[in-house]
Amino acid sequence: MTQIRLHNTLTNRLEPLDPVHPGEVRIYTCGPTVYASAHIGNFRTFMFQDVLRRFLRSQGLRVLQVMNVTDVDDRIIQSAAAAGIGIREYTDKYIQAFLHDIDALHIEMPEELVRATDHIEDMVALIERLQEKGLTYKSDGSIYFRIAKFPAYGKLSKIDVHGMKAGARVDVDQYEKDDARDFALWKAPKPGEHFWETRIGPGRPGWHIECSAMAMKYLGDTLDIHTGGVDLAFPHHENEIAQSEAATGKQFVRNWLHAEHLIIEGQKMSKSLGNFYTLRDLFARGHKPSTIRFLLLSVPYRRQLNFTEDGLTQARNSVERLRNFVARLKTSQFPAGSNAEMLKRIDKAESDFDAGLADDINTAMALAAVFDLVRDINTAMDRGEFLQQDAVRALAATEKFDAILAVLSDTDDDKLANLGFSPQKPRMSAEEVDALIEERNAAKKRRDFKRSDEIRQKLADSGIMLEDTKDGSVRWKYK
RNA sequence: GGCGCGGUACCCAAGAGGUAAGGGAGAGGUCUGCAAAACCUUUAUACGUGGGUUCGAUUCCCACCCGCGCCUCCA
Repeated sequence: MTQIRLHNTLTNRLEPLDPVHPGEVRIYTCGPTVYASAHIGNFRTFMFQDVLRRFLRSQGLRVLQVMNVTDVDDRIIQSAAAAGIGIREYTDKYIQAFLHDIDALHIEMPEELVRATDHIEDMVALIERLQEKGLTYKSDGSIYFRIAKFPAYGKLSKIDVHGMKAGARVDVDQYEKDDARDFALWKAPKPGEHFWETRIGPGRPGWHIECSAMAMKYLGDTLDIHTGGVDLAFPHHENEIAQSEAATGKQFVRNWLHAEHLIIEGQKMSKSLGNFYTLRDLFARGHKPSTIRFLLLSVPYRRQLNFTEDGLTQARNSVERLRNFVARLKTSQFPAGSNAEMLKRIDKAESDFDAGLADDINTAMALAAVFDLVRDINTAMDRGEFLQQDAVRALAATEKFDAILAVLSDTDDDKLANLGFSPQKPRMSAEEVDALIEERNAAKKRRDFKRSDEIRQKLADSGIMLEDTKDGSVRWKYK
């Protein structure tokens, strides 16, 4: 098996993956806050962890991944109140929307998708542990973590904690804290606010505690990998470390992986610029799920991704090339036999693909291995040097690639239909298409090219592209 | 100011101490009745700038410039 190396934010180095439980990788992923539809930037991060888990599994490792859904925070409480409904009801619909979105992008479901509000008891228990150790204090009914008691604070983000202590930019009016760096574990309820009655008093959890509580509940005290966007490294992940390690005395996470952000047409994504796209916005503009998936995964996760209209076009064309290749493999007739050179060539592509991903999930490198193979096989096919057994082997390789890329088989229309988007062009049945192709073949035979071109145009108007092949058969596809 | 990421051809982007993967786009060509697909050729003599180390750097070191992120419950 290829040695997998991943960049650890904690050490700023590439480190070999070394699971606590051999053969199984336990991952915690910071999931969505469900107060609105997720935007394309969120999906950049989720796409990364999807490629990561798919790759690990392709390497024969078991994956146990937990993703949280933050279904309680200030924005949710406010929005739900404004809508006049409970937070549970309010967040339900956004969770559903999120599930549809990740399905559209072929992002696999984690083994556990957990809601914060289902784990209040776990959080309370964790806060109690911290209280017993004397690491907390109460102020106005809220409970804070005392950072001064955790000397390692700042080890993840390398943040200058002394600089922060001045606290000039910290909102000191809202809560009474002993130290500006301290953070809330439990927040006292404000009048009219949703709250839980618990052993540690009435209130609701702070932002960070849910991740520590749920991660350790499902994955144990020490997890192999924790993923999230770069913005979460501080303060969120830093605080998770403080809470968790202070409670257990053990290392919380071995390897922290942070995905870089996505920018839109060279600009930071922001509501004021109006470039805050949801998946539905993009689908409504005619972009396909596979196009978006390819674009998101084609740029290695630690590199800022510039999400542009031009990039979408390029991604669509790249996917098209790959799909044309697979279609040719599947539908062409090859001479019997196998070509030892070709088989070796395919082996090499597979190992290059794995080597790329094993190198900190370098998707650009992995894709290069795929495209290299595509060109070489196309060339061999053109020359008639590509044989039946080579095709069988090549098809197996494409399946292997697609177990991670998940863009090769065309499920775009189905996925769009699931979200209520109907195809732009009326669909012609396969029978109708075949009948027209037959008619066109007859016209071609009698060299009635006017008629044959008419038929081709008619099909094109229905979004169907024809490809005449050397052996006389006609391949078609939806454009 | 602190911490971090990045600046490679028209666009996206990999890479490593020995002189530049891959994709998209453009141009020319092969094949084809025409298309489409595919293939071939072609598009980086300063890989942000200036120094240094070295036989040799774009790849290592230093400084600087530019873009971006975080340092405010934003993936």
